[in-house]
Formats: sequence, C-alpha cells, structure tokens
Amino acid sequence: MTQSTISDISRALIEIAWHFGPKGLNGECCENLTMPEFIALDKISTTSQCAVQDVGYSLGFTKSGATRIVNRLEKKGYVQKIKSHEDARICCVEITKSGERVLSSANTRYMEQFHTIAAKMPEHSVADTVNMLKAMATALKG
Amino acid sequence: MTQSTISDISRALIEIAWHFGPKGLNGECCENLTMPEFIALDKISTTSQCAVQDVGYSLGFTKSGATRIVNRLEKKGYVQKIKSHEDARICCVEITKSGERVLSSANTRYMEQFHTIAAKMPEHSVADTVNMLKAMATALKG
DNA sequence: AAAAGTGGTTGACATCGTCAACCAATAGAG
DNA sequence: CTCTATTGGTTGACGATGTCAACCACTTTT
Repeated sequence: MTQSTISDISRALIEIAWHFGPKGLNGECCENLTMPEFIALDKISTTSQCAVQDVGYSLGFTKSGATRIVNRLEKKGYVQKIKSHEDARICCVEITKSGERVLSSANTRYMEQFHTIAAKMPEHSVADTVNMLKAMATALKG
Repeated sequence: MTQSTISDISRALIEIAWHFGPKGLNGECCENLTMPEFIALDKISTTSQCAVQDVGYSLGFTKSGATRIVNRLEKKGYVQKIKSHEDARICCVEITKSGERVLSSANTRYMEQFHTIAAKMPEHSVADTVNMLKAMATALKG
C-alpha cells in the first residue's frame, strides 16, 4: 500500500482542475487576466446592476477580497464602478468595451485549449464530452 | 453582445476547475493539506527516489518553489528528506506513515465530492462519467 | 431621532511562489 | 589529476493575492 494511495478518479479530477485552474494555462487565462479575474469579469458581464459583493460571492471571497479584485479590474480598465441611484451605498460594477474584448479573447483561448484536448480523446465525441462537462457544471451549482 | 460573451463550455470548465481546484473544497483538500500539497504528496508517494525538483516539475513550479513546498510538507510531518547515497546532491523525498494517512483521507474526500456531483447527473452513468474524465486527464498529459 | 443593519474600503497581516544569488557535489576536458 | 562547467538544492528579497477586523457612509427599523 506504499504506492498509489490515491485513486484514478481523484487524479483525473485534479489533473483537469490543475490544468484549467489558476495555475494552468501559464497562470493566466488571457493576456493579463488571472483566473479569478476571468470569473469575476464574466460574472460582471452577465449581471446587471452587479454589486461588488456579488462578485465576491461568485468567487467565494470575502467582501474585502471582492473590493480588491474589482479594483484590480478597474485599474486595468476592464470595469467601471458607478454609484447606484436607488441606494447610494451600492457600487454597480459594469464591464467596459475593453473588458468585453479581453473576456471574449480569454474565452477563445479556453475553447482552443479544450478542442486540443478533445481531439486527443478518440473514444469520445466532442459533443458527448461537452454535454458531460455541462451536466457536471450544472450539478456543481445545484 | 453585452451579455454572455463567454461560452457554455468555457463556463463549465471553469466551474469544474474552480470547484475542484485550489480554492474549491474550502481551499483545502483535506485537513491541513492545500491542493498543491496534495499533488506534491501524491507525486512523492508514487515516485521512488523522488528528488525535490521532481515535485516541482509535476506542479510546474520552479526549483525554489519545490524546495518550499517540500519543506512545508516536512514541517507537517508528511514527508522526510534523505540524502541519496549515489549522489550526495540529491535529497530523496519520502512519504511518512502520517503522510500516507492524510493522502488517503484527502482522496476519500475527493471521491465523496465526486460522487455527490455524479449523483446529480441523471443523464449520465457514473461509469461513463469516470471514463470520460480519465480520458480527458490522459489527453492532458499526452 | 436613535439604533441596528448593510455595502464598501482600508491597514495590517499571512501565505505562497518567483527571481537571483549562492553553496555543495558531480561530471567532463585537458 | 586538476580546473571548469553543470546540476541539485537552499535562501533572502520581493510581488501578488486574499483574509480579518475596524471603519465610514448610507438605509432601514423601531
């Protein structure tokens, strides 16, 4: 029992998580966007009237962590903070044109990565693989 | 084009990578083991005469990063460094009993997580899912 | 109007990995 | 056999990133 204490399935999950995770893809998703920044930017782009804490929530960060990541994105010119008219405490975070561009570019990079991998899986069709991953992602949220 | 700039497949991959990655599972795989430590420990447990740099290589870390992570594991009592007899420059890193215990426990936790997810995927059998993930992991290495 | 709650920010801090310089040991060339 | 180049590993300084706790500003409750 000295060798191979962990199972294939754990190893596979880890491999995937590591490759597509914060450290994979050379530690950056696209240009100067880290993985958490990518997730944050996606959240912001798909949420109208996105409060700073909403960003933190989707990343599992504290609210101060949320402030920091939004500030970083703002400094890079990818988002803007605008005070809400309804409630002056809330900052609505909005994606800029530049942010949309970089988000779409990061997406492209992800897709390329995925297709490179998918091409190396002769036993599985790309469509099946995609379906399974989507199902898994859905299951993760539920 | 303001909404939803990134595709479902990217989103699914990110979801999975984030959940099973360094930040997922509450930021720790098991007890006081981080994700990179988990990977390192697995590498060490399956490699005989494991040099410090081998650990770094499997994580994509520099050699100084490798030293640091091995030291952390050593401080926690999960590995031991032993000078090689053949080449006195090399430290052979070996897993301890305590290390094996924690590795196996982390593995269990991973498996539980996976099965919870798999149970929520009615369209896909667990076996199919496992096969696909393994195929993907293999494709990643090749 | 006072008290309690909520959104956001900030300073101090811990963690973690890199870079570059370094030491020790080995291997190769003459 | 010695001198040099290479290799494995460590360390100090540093940058990046997230947390905690205290704080301010604005709202809501009483």
